[in-house]
Amino acid sequence: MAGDRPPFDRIAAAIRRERDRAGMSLTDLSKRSGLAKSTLSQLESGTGNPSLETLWALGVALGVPFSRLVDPPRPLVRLIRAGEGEVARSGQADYAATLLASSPPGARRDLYRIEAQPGESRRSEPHSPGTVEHLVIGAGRALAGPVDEPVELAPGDYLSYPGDAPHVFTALDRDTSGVIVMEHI
Amino acid sequence: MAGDRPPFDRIAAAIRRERDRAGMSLTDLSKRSGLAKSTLSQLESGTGNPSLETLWALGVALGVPFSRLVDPPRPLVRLIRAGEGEVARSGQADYAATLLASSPPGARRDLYRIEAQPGESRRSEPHSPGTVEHLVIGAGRALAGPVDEPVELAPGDYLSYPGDAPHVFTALDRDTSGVIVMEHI
DNA sequence: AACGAGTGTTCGTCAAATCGAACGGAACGA
DNA sequence: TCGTTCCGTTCGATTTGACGAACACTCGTT
Repeated sequence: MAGDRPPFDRIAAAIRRERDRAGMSLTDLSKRSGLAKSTLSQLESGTGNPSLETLWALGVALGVPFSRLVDPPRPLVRLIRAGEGEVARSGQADYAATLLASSPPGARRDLYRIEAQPGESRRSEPHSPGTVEHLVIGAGRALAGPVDEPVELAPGDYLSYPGDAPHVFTALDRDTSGVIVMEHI
Repeated sequence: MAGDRPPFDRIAAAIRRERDRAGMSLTDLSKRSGLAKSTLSQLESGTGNPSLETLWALGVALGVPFSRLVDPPRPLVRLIRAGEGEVARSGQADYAATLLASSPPGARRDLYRIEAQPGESRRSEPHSPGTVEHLVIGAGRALAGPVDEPVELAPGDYLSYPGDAPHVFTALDRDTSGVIVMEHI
């Protein structure tokens, strides 16, 4: 699952990093956030177990969304050519999904490229609760969405739907392709 | 910016929601998380200001990534047809970006469809720190990425790069299209 | 050197978050 | 009806996070 001990060190580093970036001193940040200088010092040293109120005040003062302080950092430029990447073929239908970007542990969002041919539907059972899928059609046409109310999509169309309920993807044209963003929340 | 007071109520609701979903009683959750039943009761009633350690233990016990407890919930099925949606045209180049999915307040990830014609480059100044862009080409070819090391992309290619540094998008073919996921972290 | 203004750290005090046990109710069987 | 067992809440005791003043330190300036 997710790491099972609070990421004190990571938070410590994040605070210092963001504070440096903003060019603030502990005194500045103290005034701006309303927190005691001593508290900040302790947090940056990895000592301490901040309350939600404290963490939130920090996020506001540093001008970063709260989760930026607790979530892990990430890599940089990455390129996957059209043929490359891990491909998951469907037994059910002529359907290939390539994982392009998967969230690091403490996941968030996976990005898939899909290539499909007309024929059987590709039916997906629910993913973990809270998942939302975003689909953009690049070429061809497809019938996609929740099993009980799928939508016909043409190139350029965008559809989002709950990923934690059964849903389908059916290509209507040859070489139908698109992008799916799977949002794990 | 982001709301400037900690979302106690939202957390309270989230805890109860997740606990219900898992079919656990306060007693169960107490044992599993190592937190006192009383503490949980207070948190679910919106009273209290949990420490990071407490929140983290909750996330682990409930089996949800930490941020799921503090971040706002989200909508359901949404469809934007090829012609629809807010379009931001670039003055610099023949370039149109359509916002498909924007994160609710406390943002995370925006999804754009892009349509571009060859000509001037579309150069983007850095977005907020921590932003990462993911680009998938649907049709045509493009030269994109960080200004100092752009990459030539063909249909199906995927590229991710820091959005908080200057970057470019230049269409090489007519009617080049693709999808950009902008990840705000 | 002696000063002032800045840095980040250390320490005693107080408020408050957490704990654990006791509590009142609801559901079910003997 | 009583006993059992679960539920979630309340309350006093204890731990501990946040505060703020005092601290040691580094720079420039006089």
